[in-house]
Amino acid sequence: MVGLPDLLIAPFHHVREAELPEGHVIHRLAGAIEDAFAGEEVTVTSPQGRFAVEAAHLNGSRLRGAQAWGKHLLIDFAAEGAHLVHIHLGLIGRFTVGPITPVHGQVRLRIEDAVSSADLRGPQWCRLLSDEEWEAVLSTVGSDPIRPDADPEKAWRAIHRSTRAIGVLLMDQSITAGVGNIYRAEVLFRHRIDPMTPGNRLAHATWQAIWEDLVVLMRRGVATGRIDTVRPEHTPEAMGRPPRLDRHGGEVYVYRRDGQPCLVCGTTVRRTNLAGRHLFWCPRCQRRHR
DNA sequence: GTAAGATGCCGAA
DNA sequence: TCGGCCTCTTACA
Repeated sequence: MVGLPDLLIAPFHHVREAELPEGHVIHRLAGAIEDAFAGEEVTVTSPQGRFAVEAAHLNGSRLRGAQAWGKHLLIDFAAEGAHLVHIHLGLIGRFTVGPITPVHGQVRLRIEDAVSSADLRGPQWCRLLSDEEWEAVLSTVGSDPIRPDADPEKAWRAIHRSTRAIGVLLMDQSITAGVGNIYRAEVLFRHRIDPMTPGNRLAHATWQAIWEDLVVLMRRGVATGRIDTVRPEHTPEAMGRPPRLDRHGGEVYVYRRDGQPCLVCGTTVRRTNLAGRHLFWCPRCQRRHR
């Protein structure tokens, strides 16, 4: 493992920016929830009403902690019976943590104390689970490059025996957890891998390099709250080009850059649909099959 | 394997 | 005002 910065202790107290729900966002949220509420008795409500019974069960109990596994967020309350709130933001869910604000919009879940409030809107899932139910969910979650306890060899075994494309396998949350459409496209570009390469054609050393890169990139995302994947020589400053201005923010090689010239070779970046998602890649740079 | 649907928000019209 | 989306599930070929 090369030069892993110690980023998991970054300050998170306020997480308010519109963030992209890939794994790094969920880890940031877990950190923000812990910074704001861990160890405290909190008020739990469901202003929108769709989590009202569960919120009432938790209201006034102590928030023990929050953790992320891939794109899953788990908040642990010291309450009787089912006491784990399992949240998945899906595509459009938003969770904001910061100083107390008035409730606005469809707030499914609000956690608050005297100074902070956390509001969850539009989640794919927000449900109350027992320990056993959570264990069942966790058993389906793959290796998360952000977690220190992740096992990249477990992911490798699934990749190595699969004929599916590596561009699909990286997005399979039961194999690599937390990798989304941006990290998928970018890590394959950085290693010059053809996204259509079957998993069983990939060399073990290539997988190890991809994994170590995901660890670095995704932990950087946890620290900064954005996805930046370009190497120093390809930054806007180094290349004298304008910075990316869309709401995705970070500097990337291929994600949503279809029709524009590749930052490395100038070839037009392409887009296609792979397993129902847009895949972006440079057909010249990405020819490796091992 | 492909398509539609869920939900909040942004930015293109 | 409306389409697309950084995700995932369900239904069907």
